[in-house]
Amino acid sequence: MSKRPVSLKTLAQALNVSISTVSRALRNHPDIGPELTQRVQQLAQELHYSPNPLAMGLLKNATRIIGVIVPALVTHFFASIISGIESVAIEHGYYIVIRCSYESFEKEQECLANLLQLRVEGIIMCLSQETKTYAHFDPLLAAGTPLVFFDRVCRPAEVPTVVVDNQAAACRITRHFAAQGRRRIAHIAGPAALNISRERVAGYRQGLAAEGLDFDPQLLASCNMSATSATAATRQLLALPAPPDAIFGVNDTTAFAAMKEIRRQGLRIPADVALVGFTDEYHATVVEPALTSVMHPTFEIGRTAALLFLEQAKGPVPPRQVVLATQLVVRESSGQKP
Amino acid sequence: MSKRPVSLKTLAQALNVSISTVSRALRNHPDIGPELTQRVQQLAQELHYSPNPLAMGLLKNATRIIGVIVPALVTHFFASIISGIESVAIEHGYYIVIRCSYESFEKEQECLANLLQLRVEGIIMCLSQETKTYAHFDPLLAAGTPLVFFDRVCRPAEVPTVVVDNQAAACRITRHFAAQGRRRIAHIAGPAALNISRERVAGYRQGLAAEGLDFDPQLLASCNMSATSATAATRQLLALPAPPDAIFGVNDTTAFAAMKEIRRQGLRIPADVALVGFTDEYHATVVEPALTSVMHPTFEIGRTAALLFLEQAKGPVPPRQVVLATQLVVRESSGQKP
DNA sequence: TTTTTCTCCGCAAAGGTTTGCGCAAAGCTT
DNA sequence: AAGCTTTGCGCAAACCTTTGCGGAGAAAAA
Repeated sequence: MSKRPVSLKTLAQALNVSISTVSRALRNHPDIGPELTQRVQQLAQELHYSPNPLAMGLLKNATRIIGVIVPALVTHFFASIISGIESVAIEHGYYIVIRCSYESFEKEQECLANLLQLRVEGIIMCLSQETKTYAHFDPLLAAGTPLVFFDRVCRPAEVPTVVVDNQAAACRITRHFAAQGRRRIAHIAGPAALNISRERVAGYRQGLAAEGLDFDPQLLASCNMSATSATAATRQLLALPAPPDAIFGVNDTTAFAAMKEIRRQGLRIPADVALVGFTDEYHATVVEPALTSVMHPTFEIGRTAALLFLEQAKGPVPPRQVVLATQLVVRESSGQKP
Repeated sequence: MSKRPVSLKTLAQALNVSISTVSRALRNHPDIGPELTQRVQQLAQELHYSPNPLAMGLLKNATRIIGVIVPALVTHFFASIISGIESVAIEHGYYIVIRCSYESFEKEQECLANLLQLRVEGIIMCLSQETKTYAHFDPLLAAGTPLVFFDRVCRPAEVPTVVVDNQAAACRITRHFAAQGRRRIAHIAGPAALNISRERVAGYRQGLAAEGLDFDPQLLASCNMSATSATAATRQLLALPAPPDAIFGVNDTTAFAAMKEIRRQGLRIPADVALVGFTDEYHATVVEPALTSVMHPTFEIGRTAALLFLEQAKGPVPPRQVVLATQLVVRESSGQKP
């Protein structure tokens, strides 16, 4: 389509020397005389020569492209993580190609295959909600292709991961509720296949135990992390004979949905029901009442994942499991029980 | 680093035929006998052969990669647009590489140069806030490299663009305010270099005129679209001897900041000051009161931009200017004046 | 039987880059 | 002056793919 860009050949012909000489001159090879080196470099400047990454890729078997697969793009959480990945990638001369699995197992496999066809040097990804089997990563592992999981992970013995301290955070939330005088603390959990769901439930129960509160299965609702299913879960909780006086959602989307439903039923937050989210989407601060939430170091998660990729890309190293700390940001939605 | 993937050579050696024969067999060339064709294709299947895009790229001078530059990633608006671009790209066998200009002119140029080095087939982008000169696009135009602008645009005579009906929408907002009994309608505008800012101001003034209201320069504040500068602008407006009874922000971030500041000053929304945003970030529905805003067809903007790229990529065609319709979503924040 | 026509496949070049090796001319040593 | 080491550059292969052309063998025609 468009004209071919200037190549070594272009320069070589213009200067009446061989391609290899030009190549060497540009890399300041001692074999090339200083005068010629100078001339070559100057012409390269003038003609805005830049090495063809396709040719280099072919030669070195390295595209300098990282494939990134996220379950969703249009969320503060993933966008921010991608931003973190991008920043590290750029610093190290890598590009990132993003693909979205839309929380579908099938699409996740498609994306994976698709990116491998592109010959990405590795994959950084977050599992889809539907992903319950992990055999589709076998080929990568076998081929030694760098792979990094973040947030939702699997096969930690083989694949480096970066996650947050989900259980500790959930425990902290539960105890925070208790400290505010809440006794019937509910949790809207996510899909059980996801480590984040399981860990947060574990933290929830740990927190209950630490506060001497009994675990009531009725207070453990679950959803698929969509707003509608979270609304349904909230409705179910509020319809209980003994409804909860505190709810924490598996993420902020869930909490927002719960907030709407609670208000729709004419209940007050936090007077009647305290509420806490997870993931700290940007707008947690803007809702009324402001939402107490667990702040994820999203940008840092992205950066760390990218750094783990770089580690793997250098050579096979044992997979590291990085756990990043979260922070419970207390706002109005989890105020003292009157 | 990792082992080389299976190539035509691998297949050729395994089957003891030449590389060209394998290549032809895979593409069902009539020159190759049916029996051999069958054997080649079967082995290719078994070994999961897929053509090397680098080699193809070199040969065809086409990487099938689209470069995308956005001023920011971590917003509903841009994330959703990127999602739209990605969906079309995938459908047509393209990949997208995303770069972020962070609203900086300098970084915008870096990203551009960086993506061109990667030999992307074209660029889809949104101008940074700082971008006031447009000469850095000359090389692309000269080389015939496909280029598409969305939302914030320039050089519309030469470059295809996809924008929304900013002026009409701003006019609609202003008249909506008037219909709710507002008389002192303020606007917090964005940087004047941006078409979106100028068009929205024009719509604002058009709306005032249509309603027989005088334009008061004091009611036209401006900001750089950041929350802090929007807060300052709001403070300035509210400090006026005759403060506004309605404000519309150039986007939702601005409106959210205004909302906080208005409440901080003890004023009620919409009783004292009505408020309208622009861009309809997801959380507009979740704030209290829910924010009236102009809904952008973000996903569609992305899809359209990608389609315009495909048009250009096919061959040089005159640049089209696509204008997408927005929708004013009336919620509580712009209720009737008491 | 000889010539012609197919059928089926391989050679080689091109695209851009790096790099081991070879080779000529110049400078150096005795 | 003859042999030696440098110095400075080009050749060619490799990475992977497509494709025009040529060529060997077999089948068909004369």
